[in-house]
Amino acid sequence: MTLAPMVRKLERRAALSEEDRSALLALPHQVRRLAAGAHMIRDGDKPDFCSLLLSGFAYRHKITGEGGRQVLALHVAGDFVDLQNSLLEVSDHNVQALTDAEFAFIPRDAIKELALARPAVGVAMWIDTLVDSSIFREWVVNVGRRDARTRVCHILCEFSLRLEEAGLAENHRYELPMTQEQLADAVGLTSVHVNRVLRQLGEEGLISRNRRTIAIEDWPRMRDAGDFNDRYLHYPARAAP
Amino acid sequence: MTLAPMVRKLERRAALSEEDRSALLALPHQVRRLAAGAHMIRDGDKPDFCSLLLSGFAYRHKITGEGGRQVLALHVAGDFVDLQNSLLEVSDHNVQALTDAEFAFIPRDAIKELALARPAVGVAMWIDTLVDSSIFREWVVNVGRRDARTRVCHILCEFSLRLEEAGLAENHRYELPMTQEQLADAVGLTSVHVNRVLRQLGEEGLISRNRRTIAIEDWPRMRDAGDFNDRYLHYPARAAP
DNA sequence: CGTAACTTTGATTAGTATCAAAAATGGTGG
DNA sequence: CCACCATTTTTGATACTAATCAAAGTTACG
Repeated sequence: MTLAPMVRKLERRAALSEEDRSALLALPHQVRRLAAGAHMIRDGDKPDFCSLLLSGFAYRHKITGEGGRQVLALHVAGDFVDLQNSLLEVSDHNVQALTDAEFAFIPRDAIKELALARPAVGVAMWIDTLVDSSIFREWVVNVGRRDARTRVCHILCEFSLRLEEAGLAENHRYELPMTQEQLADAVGLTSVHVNRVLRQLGEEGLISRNRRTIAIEDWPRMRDAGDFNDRYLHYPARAAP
Repeated sequence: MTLAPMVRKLERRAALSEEDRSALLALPHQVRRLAAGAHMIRDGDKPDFCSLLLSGFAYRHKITGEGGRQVLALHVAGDFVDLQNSLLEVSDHNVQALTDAEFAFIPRDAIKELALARPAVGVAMWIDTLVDSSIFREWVVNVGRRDARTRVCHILCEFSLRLEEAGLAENHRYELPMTQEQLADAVGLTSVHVNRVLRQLGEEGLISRNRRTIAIEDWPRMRDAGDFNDRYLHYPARAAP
């Protein structure tokens, strides 16, 4: 269990020298396992570390004054889960383990110093933040301006591509370790309504489900139904065949 | 009309040396005026510059396949409006002038080179991106999990603080150069419903309106009504009195 | 096995959208 | 400076999507 997948991920979008790579790999860190449901950071905390997901799933969320929960992001192995904690004093949301998971805890000063000492690394992490931002923007659109069915399709499409990217999906089939209630909190609906939408998508042959695995049976129709365009994920252009 | 306000803004949250400051001020750029409503960048463009708002207002938005519009951010003088264009190839949303406005267009390579040459400047811009991200997260919560009235109160509270920060508001009174339709597109409602909410907030004595100026008449009640906590804006701690 | 968590279904309600039109406002050119 | 036109704001009536409430199945797990 090393930091290597994270380095590989940064490199997909940014140029790093051999020294940059080693410096990243040499980042001091402590590995800790968290059980599903464990909190890593709470809104308002002042963490002195930032964390990287090594295995399993994690999610970020906020709780409103009324007690409603809004899921903000889903993270998979290799993702920096709260890079912002390295540069912003106090956390503005919660991070929780979705499944049993392993995290690398990196001292915030180490990140900051590395960014200053090796600007290319700083830029790479900045790019990571920019892509994160782009995804948040798309989520604003998703919950703000799409109807229930479109929202659910959209998020399932996003998960399909992101999990495939992480080697956790193939042919638009993946295991999604979220309850329907958590999914509902990610798309701003109730779990009851999400359940109905999922059933209907199944009846229409767009998806099939078994336990927690989702298979998108008809990608083109699903993409259309979800008003999905992967531009916002900012994947580097694939080599032409 | 210079880049100075931007430098001042970056410095509020990040440490810059005298050389960093001068390097930022020396950034090559071209000033251009855009009339209200003019597009600066369109979703899918591959801009070779990134831009900084020098005067006036601008906003970012996306259009869904159904034709709905979701406003993603409001920007005021001193804001980098699309810093992500300096590091991400293709734009994932639109940027439009809300009022007549002046922008500084900075070549994307100049930004990238500066970040690499002066890591402290890179980190400062990265922090700017992180705060941006935090605001997007709050907007996800706002449109995803708050009812109409709370949403509108929340965004009016946010604007109050941000405009005050920019010297454009005082005592929670400010001019907001948005139509109710644009406001509706920022909170994921229809303009009709926003209008009704605004009227009711007026009747309850929470706000008063005159033309496009908004005055929050009762900040504590408004803050509660909007479930508003300014933590997500990540303002540096104010000096204790 | 037994129990808690999760999923599914049904019935009803609430909140917001939609449709339509009138009133107010802001610019513009004569 | 006024008359006119386009835009924006406001109000009313109705429709519909998704929420809520309730309860029965189902699955996972200790």
